[in-house]
Parts: sequence; C-alpha cells; structure tokens
Amino acid sequence: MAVTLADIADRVGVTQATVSMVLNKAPSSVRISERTRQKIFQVAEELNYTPSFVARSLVKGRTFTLGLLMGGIESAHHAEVTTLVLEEAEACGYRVLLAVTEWSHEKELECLDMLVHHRVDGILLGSHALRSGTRQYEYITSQHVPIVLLGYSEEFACAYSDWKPGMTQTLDFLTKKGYSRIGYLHSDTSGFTDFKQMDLKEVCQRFGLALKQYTCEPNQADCARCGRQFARTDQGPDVMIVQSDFMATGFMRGLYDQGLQVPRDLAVVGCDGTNAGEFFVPPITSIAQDCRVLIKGAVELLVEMIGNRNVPKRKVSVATRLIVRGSA
Amino acid sequence: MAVTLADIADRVGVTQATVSMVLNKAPSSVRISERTRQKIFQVAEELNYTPSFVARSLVKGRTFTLGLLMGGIESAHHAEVTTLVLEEAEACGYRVLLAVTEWSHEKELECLDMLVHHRVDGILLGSHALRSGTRQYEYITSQHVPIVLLGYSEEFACAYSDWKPGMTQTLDFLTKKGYSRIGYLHSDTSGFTDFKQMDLKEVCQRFGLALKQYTCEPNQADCARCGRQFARTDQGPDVMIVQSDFMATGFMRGLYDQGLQVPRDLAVVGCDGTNAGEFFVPPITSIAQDCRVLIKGAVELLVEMIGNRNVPKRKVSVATRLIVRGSA
DNA sequence: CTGAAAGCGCTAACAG
DNA sequence: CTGTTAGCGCTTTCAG
Repeated sequence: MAVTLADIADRVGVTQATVSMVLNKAPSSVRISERTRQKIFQVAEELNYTPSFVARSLVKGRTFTLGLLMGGIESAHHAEVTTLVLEEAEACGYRVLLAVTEWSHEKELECLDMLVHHRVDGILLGSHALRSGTRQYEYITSQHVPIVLLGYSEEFACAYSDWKPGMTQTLDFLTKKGYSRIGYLHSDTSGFTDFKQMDLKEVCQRFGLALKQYTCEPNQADCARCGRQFARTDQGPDVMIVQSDFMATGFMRGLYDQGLQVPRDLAVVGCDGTNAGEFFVPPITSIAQDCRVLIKGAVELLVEMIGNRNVPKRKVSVATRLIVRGSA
Repeated sequence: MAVTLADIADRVGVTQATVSMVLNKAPSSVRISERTRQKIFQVAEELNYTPSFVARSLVKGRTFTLGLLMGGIESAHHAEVTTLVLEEAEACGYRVLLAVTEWSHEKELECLDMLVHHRVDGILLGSHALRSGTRQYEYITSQHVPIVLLGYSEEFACAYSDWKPGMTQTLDFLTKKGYSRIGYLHSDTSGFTDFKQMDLKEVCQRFGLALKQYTCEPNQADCARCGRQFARTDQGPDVMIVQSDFMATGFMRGLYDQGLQVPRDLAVVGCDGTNAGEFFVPPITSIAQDCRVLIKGAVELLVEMIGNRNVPKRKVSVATRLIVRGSA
C-alpha cells in the first residue's frame, strides 16, 4: 500500500537499514557517501515516503502518544484544558488520543483499558476515575504506567491548582465590599473529595465566616434549576461562590428566570477564570486557575515519567487568583 | 515489558497462534478442546494480558484510529462536534486522534502530515485545510486516504448542514415579527466560501429583503469590538444574524457595553443552536444544526469509505431549523 | 484439532 | 562505509 523503506532501498540499491539510518539519524552521526545520501532523500521525496509510526512504535516499544481522559469538554474550561494538553504534548513530540467519559465511572474505566490497549506512553487523567480496587488501578500501578492526574491526588503524580490564594483574595475582596454571607454551590456526584471546597472552608474559618453549601448536578440545566429554587426560597447568602464558571452560567440563568439581578440581588463568583466568562452578561468574577502553567507542568511531568519510570511521584501545584469582573 | 501472547502460550503449552485464535475468533469458528480454551483464558486473566493494538495494527495494516482535525474546540459548538465524533467513532470501533490547528492554515497541513504518519484509517476534517496544490492534498487524493469534510465541499466526501430550511424559517419568523432590515455578521478569514452566507443571500432574495454584511475575526473579543462599533454608529439593521452562537455572544457583549438591549434595541439570531445558547442572557435564538445526525452521518460515511475505498464520494446533508429563544 | 513459519515496516546490533 | 541479521507482538496461511 504505502511506500516503505524497502521500496526506497530497492530503487537506490542499498538496504532498508541504510535508508533508515540516513533518514532518521543526525547527518553527522552517519557515515555515508554524499552521493548515496542525496539519492536516498531524492527517491524518498519522489515516492512520497511517509514513515510508519506504527512500525516504529512496535520496535521502539513506544507510541509517542499520550492518552487524555476527560469527563467532558463542553465547558469552556475543559475545552481549554484539552487544547493546552494538545499544544504541550505536541511541543514535547507527542500526539494525543482523546477519550471523553461523560462523567460516567464505568466508561472511565473502559476508556482507560482502551488507552492501555493502544499502548499510549502515558496517561493524563482529567476525570478522576482511578480508585484502588479496580482492575485498571491494579494494572496501572503494577505495570507502572506513567500517569498524572489533573487535580489533587494522594496516590498518583498530579498537577493541581492551589485554591487557597484565590479563595483568600476572594474573601478579602468580598468582605471589603460588605458581603458576609457566603454560599458555595458545587456538584457532589463524582464521589471524590472536593479539595476546592476544603480550601474554601479553611479560608472561611480564617475569616470567621460561615459557609452555606448547595449541591447540584454539574450541568447547566440543573444549575439553572438550583438558581430558580434559590431565588424563590432562600434568604441566606448574599454571595454565591460556584464550583466552576460553567456551572455559574447555569445558576445565573436560573436567577434571571426568577427576576433576580446579578450582582444587585446576589453576587456570584465562579471558578476557573475562563476566557468565556468575560463575555457573559454580566462578566463573571472568577477565581482563576493558571491553566497554561498547570497543563505545561502536567505534561512535562508525564513526559519525564515516561523517560524515567523511577522518577518519584511529584506533585505540581499552581496558585489561583481572583479576577474581578462584573458579577461580584 | 507487557505480557505477550508468547508468555501465555508458554505457560499453557501451546503456540502463540493458538492463543491468538482462541482469544480473538468467535468461539464457534475455532475448534479447540474445551480444556485448552479454558486454560488459555485463565492464564490470560492471571497474567493480565492486554493485546497490543500496535502489533495488531502493523499486521492488519489498519490502526482502528480516526484522525480528527479541528480549528479549535473552545466554542460550545465545536466542543459538541468533537464529543459526537468521539462517541460515534467509538460506536464504530474506532479511537480518535485529535489535532487542533488554532485556525492556522500551516498548522493544519502539519497536522494532516502527523495523522498520515500515524496511519490513521481515515480523516475527519473539521477545519477546511485542504486545497489542491499542497503536497498533503496530492498525497491524500493520490493515496486515496479516506477523508470526509465537515462542511460543504465539491472535491471531497462531506457531511454538511443545509442552511436553507433554517434560514427560510428564520426570515419567515423575523418578517412576521416586523423585522425587515437584516444584517449578517461573519468572519471572512478562512479564505473559503461561506456557504451559510450564500444560502442566506438566496433566501433573502426570495423574501425581497436586502442584506447588509459585517465581518470580523471569529473570536469573542473581536465580535465584541464589532458590537460596540455597531452600537455607536450603525443606523441600519434591526436584526443581526451572526455566523455562530459563539460569535453572537461576543457581539452581544459589545452591544451591552454600549448600553443596547437585546432584543429591544437589536434582535440577534445566532447559528448552530448550541445547548449553551439556552443559558446565555438572553437565551440565543438560533438556527440549529442537527449535530448528532450530521456527525453520525459523517463518521459512518468515513467508516464505509475505509471499508471500501471504491465507494463513491458521497455528500451527507442535514437540514437546519430555527430555535426561538429570547434574543429575537 | 494444533503447530510451524512467514511476514507486517521498522530499528539496532554486529559483521564485513 | 554499508550490508546482514534478528527481532518488536501479532495474524494468517499451510502443514501435520
């Protein structure tokens, strides 16, 4: 089908091996007559030769492919994360096989299997699937499959945002503006610890502030429902911190449906600091992650682990900060 | 490193070939003693055997991987397209290698090369990179690499939305509501024909309506700039149709910045009918694509082309329709 | 019913 | 300086 090294070798009158060397090694490190080298390149060009990564992968035992597992990419933040992974991976010479799990625990495990079947060199876990006890967990730990989690983890190497600085800035800002009754809306479906929440709690305590918690599903529709309900019944918070900008948009829609105005009737602070938040009406005040740095750190860590499987499980932490826009 | 067929074969006391058969063929089609078959499965389980897709790919000449090339995935519509491709591909037994090009023509071509190197079985082109004259174009056409474009194309198999029905419904709706001065905001950077625009023009003509055109970059910031400028100076349109919901959000932000209200001062109609548009303030009236059907069609067409390279270049067309929400 | 052997396209030693 | 050889892990004939 496609043209192979052998085709070139035949035409030039040398062996595959020679062609392989000439084409792949640094010109200095391979000793060959200038005539032959020229001819090889010329014939490769003529024949439109394209090296097969799959053959190379087989022999090298590496695919130069990273697996990326995301719960979903419909929110601007997750789309940004995905894009950055793609960019950073490429910068390190890797391709990425993307799998989205729709936040289903079962599907996450299936996708993990798929990535292993494909022999990706490492896995970036954007959805927190891996718990001890599953076959996949055992496999990955026992085989030392390089893996880094996007988010905090005790068990694996990971890259996560440190929410404390951002939360501190936020409470500082809010209290100075006269807000004092803090609400926190988050989704509780994953079954995993919400470290963001823990940080917020801690910081609230430091400020001597109570925290009223709300939960809903991590989709816009349910956040909107929650917003409507809040508007109809709640007399508590004067500011709502929402787990993500994405969820904040849903929540705000619910508020509007009931005639509430943001920030006049209720201030809203999102999380993630997505670019898109700036274009919402009103623009969303948000505790921003430094995604670029975070993902760069994650990918580089993963690549390092691929290069040397004995590198200790590091944790990359990146500070957050408050971006004040219009919603608070 | 990983456990191979040979490892299993050794332990069971048969050959690789036998193990391969037993593990991969339908139980009915392979004649083997029940004892051996049991043992093979058992040992495979014990050893945590995971077949290597790369070895299989090499011998089969197929990778069971589709390449997906997108300009970007930050807009809700493109994220949805990507997600659907992932889903449909999986349904057909394919994985997907995603590449995003940031809408750069050069990068599109590089990514195309990368996908070919990786020997993807087929390519889904979400960003319109391929023009005759490029090396990649020659390669793909001459090698008959299965490819389907997302969007209309004369040269390649493609799946596209037919905007006429949606546009017709829209103009019908708008004129009945008393709007008559139609504007169309789109980005003109790609250098490719905007078939949406052509359909709109044609339908406007049928309605005896003039169409005033505006152009800007396809990012929210520039759309906002355009919105502000419109608000300050324009006395024309009473309704603006915008090329995408994503761009519409940016444009509306610009309008708000100048104190205009939607739809009171200017009605806005987006395109794509993204779910996210429903949660915007105000919710975006939009000409919706039926993404699910479109992508399903595209992937199935591609898979069919992979199975049989002689299948004629078909075009899949899916009708659009107006979704009335709050912005018009 | 099962085993042996060849080969997918490429790389890496080691000979010549 | 270049060629030969031996695999990487799997599938697929073809013998036995």
